[in-house]
Amino acid sequence: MIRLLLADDQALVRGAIASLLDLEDDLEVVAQVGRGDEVLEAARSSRADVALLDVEMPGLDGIGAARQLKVEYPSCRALIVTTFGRPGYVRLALEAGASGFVVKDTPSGQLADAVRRVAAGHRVVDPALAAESLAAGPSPLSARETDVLIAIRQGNSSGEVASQLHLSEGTVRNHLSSAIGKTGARNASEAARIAAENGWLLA
Amino acid sequence: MIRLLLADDQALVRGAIASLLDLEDDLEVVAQVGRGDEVLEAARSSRADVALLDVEMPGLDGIGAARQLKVEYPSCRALIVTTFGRPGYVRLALEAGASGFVVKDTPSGQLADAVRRVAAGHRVVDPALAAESLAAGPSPLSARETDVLIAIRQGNSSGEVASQLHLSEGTVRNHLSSAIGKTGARNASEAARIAAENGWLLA
DNA sequence: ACTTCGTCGTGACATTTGTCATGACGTAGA
DNA sequence: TCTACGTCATGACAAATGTCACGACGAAGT
Repeated sequence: MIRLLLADDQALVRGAIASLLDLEDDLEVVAQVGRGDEVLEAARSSRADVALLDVEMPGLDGIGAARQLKVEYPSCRALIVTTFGRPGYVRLALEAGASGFVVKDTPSGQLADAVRRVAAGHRVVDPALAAESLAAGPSPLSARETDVLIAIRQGNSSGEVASQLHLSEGTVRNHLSSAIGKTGARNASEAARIAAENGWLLA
Repeated sequence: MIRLLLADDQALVRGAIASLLDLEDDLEVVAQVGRGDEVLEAARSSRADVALLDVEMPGLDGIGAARQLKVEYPSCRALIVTTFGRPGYVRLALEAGASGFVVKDTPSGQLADAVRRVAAGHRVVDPALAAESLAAGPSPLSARETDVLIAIRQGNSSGEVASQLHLSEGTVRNHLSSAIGKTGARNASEAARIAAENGWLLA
């Protein structure tokens, strides 16, 4: 019997996936949480074998939760199940020690198989997504450029970003200019959008 | 027996919700589609009683699909089931003739009840969401301001927006300035973000 | 008929944003 | 040690953006 932990901030989706997987004879959902920072404790107390983690969650994102599990409770393997197939997410997830990566676009019948393969110690990654992730390469952005783009994405002006990060306005503009060049964007907000779509803006 | 149609672009979520609702004795999922523009035909050929519609879908959004159903096949009632509780969405959905509005945050056990109430001819709207939607009021943006913000949100510069909409650059800047004032934003991209969060930018 | 509103346009102006050159500092690798 | 890179900063300049005043047209309501 494979013991499962579900982590997704949308209760309805979480419950629905639970009922889907509970149909399988060899799978058993033993814990459900709605926040990333509750994953580790729940995995321990429920002795879960596999954790299905959404990326977007309050408290801690699913990739961070996978990293925690890998370090603190490695007997529970992490399978990322997310809406967005951002190329950067796949890379980050695998670097964080996740065993698999599945997008919510995949047919529902395949999820149980993915869980079984992960439980058996294999890696499961959507082939198309893996190729895209490999082709896209790692984030070209420096740490500061990433910070600045995250702040810009909230709708802040460059002056506001400067005071938030305790930088001069000129420095922010320099980082922005560099990020615009690297992303091939035409202005700051487009650069932030492109970076987000590539999964380069994980806090 | 209540006959259900599911429309959601994420196959995994769609299948999971199907397995959740199929557990109920009086509910039966008779059709599933992944695009908004396939809803009407599927509802007709499957003689569905209730359609569960996601808002974000390719082809046609769920609110547009609800409008189609209301006009072309009114015996099938529409229940919007979406990730985002944007205030404007609730208003638009009800104006389009939808019978209910549920966010994916709600506990999975309540979905079946919502479906039954809709099937019985009642309206179902999350009370907190209904209040928020009423308090927020309708969109203050004119049609053109909305067009401009939609184009801006893609990362276009005001010049590019002008040529896309066949307007002069000055006119675009005027519409933008007006939209910035109405949204309380500090620049164009923040205005676009605020408008989107309020559900004012449905194509 | 009059007013209001949205739409579209122009021109002028201040501010913001993007680019570039330049320099300093620290870290990491060759 | 030398080099490369990221970080932070300044100053100058061009381009884009935001604001304002003004006018014209048509649709809708009084």
